[in-house]
Amino acid sequence: MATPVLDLQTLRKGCAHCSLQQLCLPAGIGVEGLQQLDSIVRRRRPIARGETLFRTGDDLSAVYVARDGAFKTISISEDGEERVVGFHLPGELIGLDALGDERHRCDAVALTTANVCEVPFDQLADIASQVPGLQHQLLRVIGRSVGRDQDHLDMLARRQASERIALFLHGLAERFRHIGQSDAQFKLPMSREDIAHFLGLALETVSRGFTRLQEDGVIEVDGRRIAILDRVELDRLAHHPEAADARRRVSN
Amino acid sequence: MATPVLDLQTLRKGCAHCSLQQLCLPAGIGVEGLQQLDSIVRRRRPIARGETLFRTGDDLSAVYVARDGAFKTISISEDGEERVVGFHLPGELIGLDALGDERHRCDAVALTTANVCEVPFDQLADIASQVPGLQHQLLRVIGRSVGRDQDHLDMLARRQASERIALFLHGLAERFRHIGQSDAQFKLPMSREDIAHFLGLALETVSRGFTRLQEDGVIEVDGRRIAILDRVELDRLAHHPEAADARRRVSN
DNA sequence: CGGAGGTTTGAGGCCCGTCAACCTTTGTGG
DNA sequence: CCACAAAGGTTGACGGGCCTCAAACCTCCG
Repeated sequence: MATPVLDLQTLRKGCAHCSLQQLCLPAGIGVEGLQQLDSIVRRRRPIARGETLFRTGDDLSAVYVARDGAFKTISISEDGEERVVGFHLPGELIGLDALGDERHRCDAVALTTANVCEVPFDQLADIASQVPGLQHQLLRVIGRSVGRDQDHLDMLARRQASERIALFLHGLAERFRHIGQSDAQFKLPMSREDIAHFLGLALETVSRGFTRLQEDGVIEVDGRRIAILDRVELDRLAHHPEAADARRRVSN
Repeated sequence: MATPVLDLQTLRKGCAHCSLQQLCLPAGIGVEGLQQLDSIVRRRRPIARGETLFRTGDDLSAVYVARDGAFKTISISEDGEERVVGFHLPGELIGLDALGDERHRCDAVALTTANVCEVPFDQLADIASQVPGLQHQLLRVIGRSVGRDQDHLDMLARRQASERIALFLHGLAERFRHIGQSDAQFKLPMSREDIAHFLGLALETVSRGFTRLQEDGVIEVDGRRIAILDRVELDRLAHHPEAADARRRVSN
């Protein structure tokens, strides 16, 4: 009940005024399609850090897009271990995990306070079959999500922790750039533990990996603030592990 | 040019006579929708082992479904390492990796000789927006593919090789059962090396893992022939790693 | 028979997971 | 203002699991 005025402003603003319009579902659809889409989108009040959009087992009722903030989707294995299935930045669809059997297979948790648009799925599918461009764009957005999953697979299939970490930072920077934020310095929305559960590593290994990258002059680390100092070297570490960092030779 | 007669028979048979009908795109659509779908599906002559359906960088022109046989999708990293993005059994859509930017991001390679249906994507999208059930089923099939990717992520995030291997066999057996084949004994369509590249392990580790499972009486291994002897124990190894196999206690 | 591809097994070394201690920051309450 | 606790992060020591390298075996096929 803190800021009703802000809420009203948010409610008034539709997709047409949203800065993410070209990355999100409205991209490439006409004016009348936009109005139809707009009419079903529910703009929620701010979500607090730690709150969930849905939980494992919930019916697929809607998909979600953050306008700001960040989310993680997690699954808890039977032995109680948390695995991070994905991180979700603004403009990236959340909830597609339930497309297969109409039940969510993970929890979606806010990493920061965040504003999200909620799109009732049945109505979205209805409109998609009427508006020519929307079905196409829906498939594209789903496809980008599939692409991020494959990037994730690619990270996890690497055997060296340093490669996974370099690839993680590289991919995250690219996603920040994609939504118009700096890819040279940013604040990580997630903890070291979240990153570890995302990369299949121990959190200490993640911390050591960051420290090592800083020692090598590739990045600068200050808690969750990251600055990328040497993008070329970061790329090489991510993609060409055999080419050891020349800077390191002196100390070997 | 080996078996033109068989080809003609295959061409004559449409989705309506296909044993995979209920798992594939036609599930839940009406007769007239089925005819529309049928009219765009191209049934290819058999694909030989090692042949590709598409390669990285190719435009998205069609999606594919195997009627029999098996495929792998792979990506070659810049340092020349092959990673297996996914294995594809009959009824599972191949080619969704290109949904994001209309370019394939991996190669699809036949693991065995196989028969596939080729579905031109633009036409599929067209018909999907006309036939009410087809769009829904397309999203379901895409969703199941996303679900398999998440199962894959779940395997790769496990730190113990034995867990990944148990989970791999468990999941594969489930998929065989789903398409009406035995889940108690089956022939692996892929090599140890393929499995290693799928699980992010060295191939020797995969081989040792199989041997160990056999020593423990969980499975029987004969090259690529696998028989699951103790399903309960396999599940426990896959999901409850802390509960060490009681059979092993005697030798420890 | 010989060669290639696939699989298994052995030996050794290193990376990373585990356990632990310590530090900083944040928030709570006396 | 300080005491205290909790959460997040860093660093160190140590041991084990897995990767690497290597060799042997098998089946298949020309």
